[in-house]
Order: sequence, then structure tokens, then C-alpha cells
Amino acid sequence: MDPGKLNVVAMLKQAGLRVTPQREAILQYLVDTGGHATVEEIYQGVQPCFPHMSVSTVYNTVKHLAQVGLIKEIHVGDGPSRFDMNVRPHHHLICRKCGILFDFYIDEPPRFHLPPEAQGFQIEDYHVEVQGICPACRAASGE
Amino acid sequence: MDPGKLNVVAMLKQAGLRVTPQREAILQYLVDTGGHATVEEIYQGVQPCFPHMSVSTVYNTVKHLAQVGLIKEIHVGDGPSRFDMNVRPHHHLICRKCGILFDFYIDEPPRFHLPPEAQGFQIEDYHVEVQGICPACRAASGE
DNA sequence: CATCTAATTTGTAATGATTATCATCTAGGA
DNA sequence: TCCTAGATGATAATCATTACAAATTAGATG
Repeated sequence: MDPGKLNVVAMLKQAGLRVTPQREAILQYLVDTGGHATVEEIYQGVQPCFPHMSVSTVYNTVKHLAQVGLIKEIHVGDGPSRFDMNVRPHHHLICRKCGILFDFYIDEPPRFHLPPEAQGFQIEDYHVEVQGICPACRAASGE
Repeated sequence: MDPGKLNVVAMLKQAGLRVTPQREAILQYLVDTGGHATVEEIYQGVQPCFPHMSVSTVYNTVKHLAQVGLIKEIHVGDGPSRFDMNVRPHHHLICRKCGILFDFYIDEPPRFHLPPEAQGFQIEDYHVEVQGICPACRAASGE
């Protein structure tokens, strides 16, 4: 038996979600590719195995997966939503040229200096989006 | 004469943009309201004075204003783009309940711990988006 | 001050991402 | 095995944004 497949089934069950072939495939795709996929990419990725799967199903499924915390929805710039397997809190580097995305981590949370009118704001989560030029693009344009 | 109006005209000229009544009105609106406006809000805001202004003009103008650096485009969550007069680098607190937006500042940039594959990434800018509950919503639901 | 031209405005159509709808189908419990 | 709440899939609807083209205008030039 495919241990990976067993794994995603277990993940779905444990999260209290119904196990359907479509959900297995989508979660498996996210597990395999490891992060930052858009709905379109997921849709294309599962096409070979599920040629009949609807985009609606992808939207629906990622919404559910995000609700139970198996994945996280991230918004980068003005692009479409991306869905990230990585549940450990992390942040993103985006290349302005090619749009490639890297994860990175911040050991100690930065000290936020809140303005007076926001005193008492209850911080629940934060996300840092770093813009710049990735090594590959620097190499490409630098020479 | 309206000193405010003279001001936005000067800003446009200095930025090398043609001065049109529409641009004056849009920039004036942004100066007056002071930040975070969406295209829709700008459009509504200038309606009283410019009932004939097209949404296209708003999109066009904010794009130009952002290009010359008079304003900054920000993306918060999955909502529409917002345009911010505040050019000083700053970050945002978003309330999960009511969506209100606060600015805040970070004195010393956090130390980013880049992964191996991103070594050499040239950081140009960064933006921190903090999610949580604003004081007003806490007060409203807390009691 | 009249003229000219390139930039701007405007209305509309087109696109892209996402949500809504609803009839059909199915996972999984009784 | 049967039932039903929930899931799927096809399509339409919505929302933000961009593309387009014809009419207008800012501002430079003579």
C-alpha cells in the first residue's frame, strides 16, 4: 500500500473531514509539491488522475482544508490565493522579477510598536512579506 | 485660495505628472482622508465633485501616482488593493472582525533568517501584516 | 493667443479569480 | 442495505481589474 496515501486519508479523518477521492488527490498533491500552490496549479496537477474534477471542488476543498488547519491560505501581492502545507509559522520572500516564492522563518517575533489608537489590539498572527530580487534573477540580469 | 489644492497641484507637477482636475481630486481625496482607500472608496469620495468621473480614471490615476511614488499600493488579505499616502515605510494591523486597518512602525528591521536556497536574495522592501482583534471589537464581544 | 500632439479621460468590453447555485451523486453511519 | 447530510460538478453570477478605442484636453510650441 502507498504509505503516502494512507497518510492523507488519516489526515482527513483526523481533521473530521469526509474522505473523498478528490480530497485525497488534492491533499496528496499539496503534500507532494510541498507548498505555495494556487487553485489553478492544484487543478492542473490533479488533472492526470482526475480529469473530471471541477475547479469548484478545488476551491471547496482548499477552503475546508484551511478551515481545519491542515493547510494555510496565503495572499501574496495581487496574485491569486496560495495554499501552503507548511503549518509552522513562517514568512515569504517574493522575487519582483520572476515571482518565485521562498519560505523563511523568524526566530524571535519582532517587537511591534503599536500606535495609541491601536493600544489593546490583540495580536493573533502575523506575516512578513519580503520583496526583492532572487539570486537567479540577480545572476541573470547582473551580467 | 485653497492651500490644500495648491499643494496637490504642486505634488503632481513635481512628480512630472500632467495636472488634470481628476488627478487633483483623487490626490486631494487621499490627502484629506489620509490613507488605506480602495479604488471604490476613492470613486465614491470624488463623486460629489466629479459625478462624471470614470472608475477607469481612478484605476489609471492611482497607478500613475504609485509609479511616481506619491502613494503606495498595499494588498491586505484577499480584499481589493488599497492606496496609502503614507510613504514612510510602515506596516499594518488588520482586525479579523471588522477589518479596520491601523498603521504601525518597526524601529529596527527584524533579522531575517534566509534558507540556503535563498542565499543572496536582495531584499528591497518588506511588509508586516498583523492579524488580530481590535480594541473596539474586543470590547464589543468581550462583555 | 491659436495650434498641435501626445497624454488623458471615459464608457464599455474582456479577463481572471472567486463565490453562488443546484441538480446529481456518494461516504459513511444506522 | 438503506438513508441522508454532505460533496461534487457544471454553470452562472459576482467582484476587482485590465484592455480598448473614440473623444477630449493639458500644455508645449510658434
